[in-house]
Amino acid sequence: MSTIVSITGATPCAAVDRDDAPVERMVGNRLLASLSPEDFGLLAPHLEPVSFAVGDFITRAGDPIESICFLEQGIAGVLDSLDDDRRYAVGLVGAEGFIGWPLVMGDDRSPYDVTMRAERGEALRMPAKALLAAVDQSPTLHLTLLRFAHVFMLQMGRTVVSSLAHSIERRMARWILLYHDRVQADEICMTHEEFRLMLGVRRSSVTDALHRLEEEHAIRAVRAKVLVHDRTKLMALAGDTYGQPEQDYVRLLEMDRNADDPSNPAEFTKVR
Amino acid sequence: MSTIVSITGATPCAAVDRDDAPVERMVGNRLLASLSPEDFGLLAPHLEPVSFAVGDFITRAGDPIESICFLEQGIAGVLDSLDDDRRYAVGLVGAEGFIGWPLVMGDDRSPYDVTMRAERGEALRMPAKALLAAVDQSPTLHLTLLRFAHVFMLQMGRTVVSSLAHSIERRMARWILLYHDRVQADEICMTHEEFRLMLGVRRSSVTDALHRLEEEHAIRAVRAKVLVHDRTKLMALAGDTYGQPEQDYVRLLEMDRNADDPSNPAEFTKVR
DNA sequence: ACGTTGCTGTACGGAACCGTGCAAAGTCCT
DNA sequence: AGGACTTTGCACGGTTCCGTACAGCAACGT
Repeated sequence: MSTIVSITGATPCAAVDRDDAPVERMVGNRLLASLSPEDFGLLAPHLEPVSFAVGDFITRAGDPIESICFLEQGIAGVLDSLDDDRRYAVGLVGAEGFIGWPLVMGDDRSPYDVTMRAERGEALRMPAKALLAAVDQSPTLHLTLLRFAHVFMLQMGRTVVSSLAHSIERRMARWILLYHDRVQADEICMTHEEFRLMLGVRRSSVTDALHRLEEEHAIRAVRAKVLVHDRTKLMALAGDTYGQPEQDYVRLLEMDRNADDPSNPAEFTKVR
Repeated sequence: MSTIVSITGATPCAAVDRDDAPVERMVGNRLLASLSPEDFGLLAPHLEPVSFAVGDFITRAGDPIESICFLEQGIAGVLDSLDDDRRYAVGLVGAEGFIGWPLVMGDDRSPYDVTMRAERGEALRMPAKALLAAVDQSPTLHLTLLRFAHVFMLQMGRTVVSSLAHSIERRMARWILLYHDRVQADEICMTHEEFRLMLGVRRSSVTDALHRLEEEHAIRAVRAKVLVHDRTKLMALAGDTYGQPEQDYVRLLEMDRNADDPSNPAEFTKVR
């Protein structure tokens, strides 16, 4: 089907060789990988590899969006901040999406802080203007990007419900799953203090909740890390606020891709 | 500027006379009213007035979206439901938007239950297919609809933060303001039981919170109703989770409209 | 007038979670 | 090895909010 885009979730390569004729390209970002050769061709000339360290800001709330980022490796936290210094996570984005979706929805400013939350953050960045020109040219490209924005919106909706209805332990299980979906390893690098932000609770509540998840043998908590041990158990503990958006992602963005490629077991299809 | 669309928030008229030449039209929906004559012309032939009673479902979670609704009068609650019977509000939509935005974001199913929450619900409905054809033809129309979806997303983001960081009293003040923005009167028809759903708390917590708001003379609570008394005080009580999305709505959707029309004081410009 | 139904006020003990403070343990630097 | 720093474990009382239950009150039909 797509000969110039090969999906290699395991060993993505951030570098895009621009001067070449369209040969085999390695793209870790699943949104880019799902594009047709034509749509990918519209973006490719403008994509430029960048790296981020933990805590680096990818965008800042209120700033004009000057570029967008397709993550190749790593995971970004999307944070809304109150007038005081407190910030709360409204979602997570990894290689399944991109940063800067307000642009394709008619806004030119970023409503949220977006920060890198993994050790090695690799991304393909392109200027906002080039993106706008590209989506102007290709409705199918626009649609693909919109579909990601929509799924992210669904994730936010479940975050609302989760925070209204569920205990800290349950919500924690959900965030661990969201995180786990977006990293290659079973190792989640995050301190209790960082979890605190996502859940909007105090630090020691995180400690307690992690202990309870550990008692259930769902995870193993070590210093500054959580090791995912039993995904199935985590999903049972997370309950009904995990799963739906992930299924929708697969439904919307991978419906017309050849599903018989055994080299990419499509992370999100783990669900259910 | 736009002669065939007059903005008459006070006395909107649901009926659209299709057989006419483009004469003066009365449209209560602010999204429709903000469209250029050309874009409005693309939709007008398909718009059909419909009425809803309190509790009527406009869409149901999981169902395919067969039509979209531009509310003219009334207010709709957007509810996400858990596997059990409990449902929680993730947002409110009134005459400032439309129901069925997943359609313009590449989805064909409704993720949420949307139900009428006001006595008289009037809307202009059009078939999904006609809408898709129209946005295909007009990128500016598509953009306007996307901008509403984006602002709704911002509202959801603040709902997350609000439910993580704020007390019931504060969150209640926020919902009352959101509701008040979208109805013409200072009278909000809602029982404590209905508030309960939006906040995800038990019914008697609603009673208590309303009493506290009443003590502050921000509102007056009577049977099955809340009378908004002091909007400024409500905004102070709601804190920093109210205001930003409303400002963004004005910024994004009314930036290029003539702001000097004194007949329509643009509800959302009350903010700040 | 009367019962029925739906909405609101209030009370009770209990659970979840908070803010705080502090000690133990791990990590890193020199 | 020793000191500085970060991360984690834990305990305290206090607050918010929960589930539940019940009684008063308004609206409505007959």
